[in-house]
Amino acid sequence: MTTSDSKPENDKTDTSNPEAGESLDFVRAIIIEDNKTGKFDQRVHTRFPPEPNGYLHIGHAKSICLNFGIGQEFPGGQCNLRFDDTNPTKEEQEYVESIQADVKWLGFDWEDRLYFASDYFDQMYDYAEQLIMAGKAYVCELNAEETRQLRGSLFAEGQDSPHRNRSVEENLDLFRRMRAGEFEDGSRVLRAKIDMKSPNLNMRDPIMYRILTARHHRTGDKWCIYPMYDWAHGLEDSMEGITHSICTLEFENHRPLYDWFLDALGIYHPQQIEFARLNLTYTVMSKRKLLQLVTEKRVNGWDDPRMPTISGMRRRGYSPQAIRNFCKTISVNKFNSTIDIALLDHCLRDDLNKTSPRVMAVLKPLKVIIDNYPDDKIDMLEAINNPEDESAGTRLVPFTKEMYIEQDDFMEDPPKKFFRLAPGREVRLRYAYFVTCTDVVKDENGQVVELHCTYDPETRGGNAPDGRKVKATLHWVSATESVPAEVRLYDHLFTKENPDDVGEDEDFKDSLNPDSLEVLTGCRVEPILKDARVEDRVQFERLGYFCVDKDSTPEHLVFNRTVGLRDMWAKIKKAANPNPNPNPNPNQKKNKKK
RNA sequence: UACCCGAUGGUGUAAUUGGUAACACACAAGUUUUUGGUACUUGCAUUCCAGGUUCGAGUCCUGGUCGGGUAACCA
Repeated sequence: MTTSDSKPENDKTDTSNPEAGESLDFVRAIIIEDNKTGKFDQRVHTRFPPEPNGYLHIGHAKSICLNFGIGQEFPGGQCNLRFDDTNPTKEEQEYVESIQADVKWLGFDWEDRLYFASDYFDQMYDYAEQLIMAGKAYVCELNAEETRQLRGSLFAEGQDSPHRNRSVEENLDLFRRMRAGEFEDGSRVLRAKIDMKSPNLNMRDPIMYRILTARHHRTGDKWCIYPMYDWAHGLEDSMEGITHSICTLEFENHRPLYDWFLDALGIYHPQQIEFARLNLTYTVMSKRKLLQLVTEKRVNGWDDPRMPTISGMRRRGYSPQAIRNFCKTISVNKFNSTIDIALLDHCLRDDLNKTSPRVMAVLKPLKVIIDNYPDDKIDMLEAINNPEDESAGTRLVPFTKEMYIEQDDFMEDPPKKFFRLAPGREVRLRYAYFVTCTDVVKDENGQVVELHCTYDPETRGGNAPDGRKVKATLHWVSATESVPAEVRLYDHLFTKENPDDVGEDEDFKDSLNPDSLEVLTGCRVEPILKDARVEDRVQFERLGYFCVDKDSTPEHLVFNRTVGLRDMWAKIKKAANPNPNPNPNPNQKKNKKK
């Protein structure tokens, strides 16, 4: 079994030298240009700055791979992990821990550079006083509503606050008293004095500090004023000596403000660069919406295998390598795009195919009795663990008189293109024998409940000495030697390609897929799986990639289907019979009361 | 009625200083096969539009069109 990746894997095998050719994304191109001109003295220092208010998702992985990737690719490059914890009302320690675990699991290392915005609160406060003394910030007593009014709109200029022209002394006094806790929440803010008529709303005297009587997860009750993002973020970057501050596109309009604060203070000035966030088909990617799915129990927690969270994907069976490869493939750009989830599946299969040991499991068992096989004989047959990796070796699989095969692998009245078992037909049981179906046993409802077969002892291992061929090879499991298991099958969480595309009275949750989870009990797996550990990944031959769920115990094995194998037969079936039973979703939508 | 950003196949990413539009996914067809897996082969776009500069434009210029972002005391 593959080792679970609970430890950080710092393989730098997939890193290339960005200065040595290949095609570059625009961010790396900028960095190389800056190194040429010596803008940052050849330093390359990035940071990944999550707010600890939720779990990381695949969109964050894109940012993590970008920032940490740059940190390890460039000579002397570094990347910090920094928690942007400036809003105590939303942030929690649980998230701080999960985020660190996820970044590590993805295979990245911040070494000793773990930082918190809250560690800089004192310095930020001093900078704020500096700005006040320079006449570039003032205390404003307008309430939130009034502030909004005077800010104007996209089409209308803003108007100056009546408190805009206080003296430096008065501002300093008021600001110090804000810090001292003399004022009520929301009664005053510190604002930068820029330009209420700027076409960029962010420049209309943005708020730097608000009064918030809230206990911070790290600073406790030390502060009752907290810095706003725009004020804080550039300072954090500056204090850490960041060279390239990479963020998402929606901060493009904030860059003039980022620059303004740093210039007004006259301190070290990193370069902000914006890139497009990731969108995936059949997926929602906002922390707010994911949180909603969790709190409303639409899924079973942040690490539900259907969630696009890193922890959900880990539990589902994704490998860090697959996610890194995916991020490399999608690259980074400045325009919005939606990636086909099939590309993620492909990157997943591509990695899992090379790394996952094969093993046989029967999800929907159909009993097969080999009539001419000795009653109590257990034949141990050699099976290849991974045809893609010779070093994975072989194992022995028990073969007995009573077997199980997959229900889907037998048809009493097969169509032309069905190659698998049927009455009178001979097929191969993988690594075992050729068997021929001689009899079909049905229950009172006409359901096939049992098959009788004969085997050819000459075909042990799976080859006929006379050279005869069979059209199909089936996976199987001994009825008596296999072990029971539960298997959870997953499908897209949403039925709509873009769940965010909703009409007036709709909600993104309307397109939640009612069949996104299917639990199969009574599955049977090879006995070797008794020793499997949580997060171990395997391929169930002919079915897909599976991993051991955290709910699994030696007495009750539980597997998650990470992703199915590509399935030609499913396509052929679909082509022959496009709509066997009408899609339940449209009907269900009609019946939906709203 | 503003400001900022963007536009290359169905999808996503490429294309040295302007010089044959490349790769991957998806889809389709085929070869190999003890996984209807993997691997391999083949097919699939004149680069949003209109002008212009040039021997030559996806790349440069002008004007449109379309898409995204921005009016939390969130980040």
